[in-house]
Amino acid sequence: MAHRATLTQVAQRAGVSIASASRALNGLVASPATVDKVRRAADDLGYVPDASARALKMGATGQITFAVDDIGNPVYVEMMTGVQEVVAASGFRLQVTATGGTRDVADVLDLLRSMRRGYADGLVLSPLRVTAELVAEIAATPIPVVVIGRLPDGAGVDTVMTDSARGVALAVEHLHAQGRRRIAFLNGPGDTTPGAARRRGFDDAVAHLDVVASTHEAADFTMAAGREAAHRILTAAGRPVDAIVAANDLLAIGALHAAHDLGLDVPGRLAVTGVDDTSLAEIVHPPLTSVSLDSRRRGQLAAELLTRRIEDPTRAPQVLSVPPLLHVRGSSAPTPQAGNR
Amino acid sequence: MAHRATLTQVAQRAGVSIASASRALNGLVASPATVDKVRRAADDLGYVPDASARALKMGATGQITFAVDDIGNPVYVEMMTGVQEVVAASGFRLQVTATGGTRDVADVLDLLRSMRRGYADGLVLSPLRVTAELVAEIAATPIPVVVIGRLPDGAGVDTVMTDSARGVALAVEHLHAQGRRRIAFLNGPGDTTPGAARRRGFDDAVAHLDVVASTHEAADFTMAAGREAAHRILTAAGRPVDAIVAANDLLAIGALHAAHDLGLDVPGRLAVTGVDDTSLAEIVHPPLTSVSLDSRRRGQLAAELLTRRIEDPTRAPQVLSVPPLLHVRGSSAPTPQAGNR
DNA sequence: CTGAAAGCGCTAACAG
DNA sequence: CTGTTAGCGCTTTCAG
Repeated sequence: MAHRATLTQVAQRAGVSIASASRALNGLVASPATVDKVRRAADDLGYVPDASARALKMGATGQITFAVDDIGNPVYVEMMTGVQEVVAASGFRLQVTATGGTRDVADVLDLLRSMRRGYADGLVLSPLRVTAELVAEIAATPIPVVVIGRLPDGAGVDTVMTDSARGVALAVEHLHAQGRRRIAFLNGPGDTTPGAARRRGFDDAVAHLDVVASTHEAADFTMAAGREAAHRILTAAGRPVDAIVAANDLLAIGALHAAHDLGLDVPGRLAVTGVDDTSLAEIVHPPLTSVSLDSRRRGQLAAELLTRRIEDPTRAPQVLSVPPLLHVRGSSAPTPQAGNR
Repeated sequence: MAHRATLTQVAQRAGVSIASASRALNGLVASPATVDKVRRAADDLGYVPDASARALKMGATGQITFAVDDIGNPVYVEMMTGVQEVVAASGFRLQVTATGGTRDVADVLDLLRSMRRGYADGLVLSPLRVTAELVAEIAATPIPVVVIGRLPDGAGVDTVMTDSARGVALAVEHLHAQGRRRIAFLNGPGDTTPGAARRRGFDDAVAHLDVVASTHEAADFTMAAGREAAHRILTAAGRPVDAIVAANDLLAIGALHAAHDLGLDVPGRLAVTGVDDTSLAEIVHPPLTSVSLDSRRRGQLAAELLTRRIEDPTRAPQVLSVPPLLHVRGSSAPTPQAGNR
């Protein structure tokens, strides 16, 4: 810990007015001699401009906030990477806030309200649940907000979405092509935005396919919840399923564990697919087939929308979309030695 | 996006002076009637105090920064959880900054310099590499800094450490007790603080044990680097190793993959252990034996040191330590069917 | 090119 | 209990 020098002290030491010192340091009009004196004084004193004072004066903080629900999910880490790349290039600092207490929607609302205090010049938000209250709160936020996810039509907010319904459909069609005919959908909470979209994708996909389909909900989008729900799916009475389509990688990995617990060979007896294509897909065994929603790209796009809107607050809100892409890996191989075990 | 009301406007609407408005809102002396009027006016206007103005006036931001090198590593996510718990309870907001560009030390130095601008009231830092420059920069930082890691003696900085050398020794002793006698140490970069400490732990442990030991360095503390280095270890000429002690979980999982690539049964032919006991340890198969360094606890302790120092900047610097704890899982089971395959 | 002065929004003496 | 006033550190007119 050390002390902080103020511009006044720098000016004094340089023997110029505080205004000249400011100009010299900011590269505005100033004679070379002044610039030199001031620079030297600033160096000597270890002067660094105060962020609060500057923010107060300028009405801008130079910071951008990225708010995530569950920082333990690699999806958000990837998004953050994308956001950071763009944001840093535009000269902003990125700060990350985890909203993910247990209070969920309430936490996000609190965050939005606190953003009104002017901590940052812009906000990237990826909410799990979208309520009317949330949309209203976004509208009432005095700084630009970009949402990664899906908002009601006409919300008038810059948005980056992805067609996760189509993504789930890709997984289903792939499994069908591999000969799977008894497919279970392992969803997270259906009242979340991704939960609803993915369910829709599953329903649509199985509607015009000759498969026996069922849908199940885990308590949340975590591995533990997925494992538990998958246990129920795999031990249910009747003919066993030969594929589980999970709504995200964490749930899928839970399913992989449940299969292992029950001695079911994957992919021999059961195929499993995830969504998000996180780094976890490659660390499990067998490697997980997963639908990439390109989180990093979504982060980049969101940050671009945000910086553009900060520059020009009047531009029309824009909605961008990133297409899903299926990555086939070992967990859904075409039943190599069918009926094994 | 909406507009922001100022205290002056609230005071005007309530028909009182700006000072009274401030007092009423902050719960200082004010007549009930005034409080009521001001509250109502503030609500009507959607008034929220401006963070920059308040920070400038008070000389404090109410924010705490947690700086991490690699936000993709679950260790830091857990630390963050711990920090957040304590920091929120003390009424601070937490902001996370990822320093982990490719420039490493330089990034951390930049961050420290930028902290001088007064973005936050305190900083929790977990640096991978500690240089004299870093220590100097910490000393020059005008806000309290707490380091999670290890600093040179007498650095005079609040620190939370863990005995990771002892942690590695625990792993080695465990493997020895299981009958493993040819043990390879899979380290990350040896010039990092954890790298150096863990290596020391390994060397000390094997010194008084009847084992054949070897040490290897991966390019960094990632799974990919671990896999690559483990490949080399496992395909080297001479008698094969029967255990790999990895310096963290990511490296250990890389080793697990390498073993799988080579068709080596774990734990039958090869035992593998990690360090950090992250959530990944339980998602891989076989589950990974790992030494817990209780990242969350370290985060909590660091945050406690920090809030205490913010309250009382004069207190003597303190060094806290969290003991390592071995979690035995499937990856190091006692050679169940020795000499299989 | 430079200095004096105003003021961003807020809190905290200080008088009344 | 309340209003007036002085700044926190900085940028930016506005005159010189």
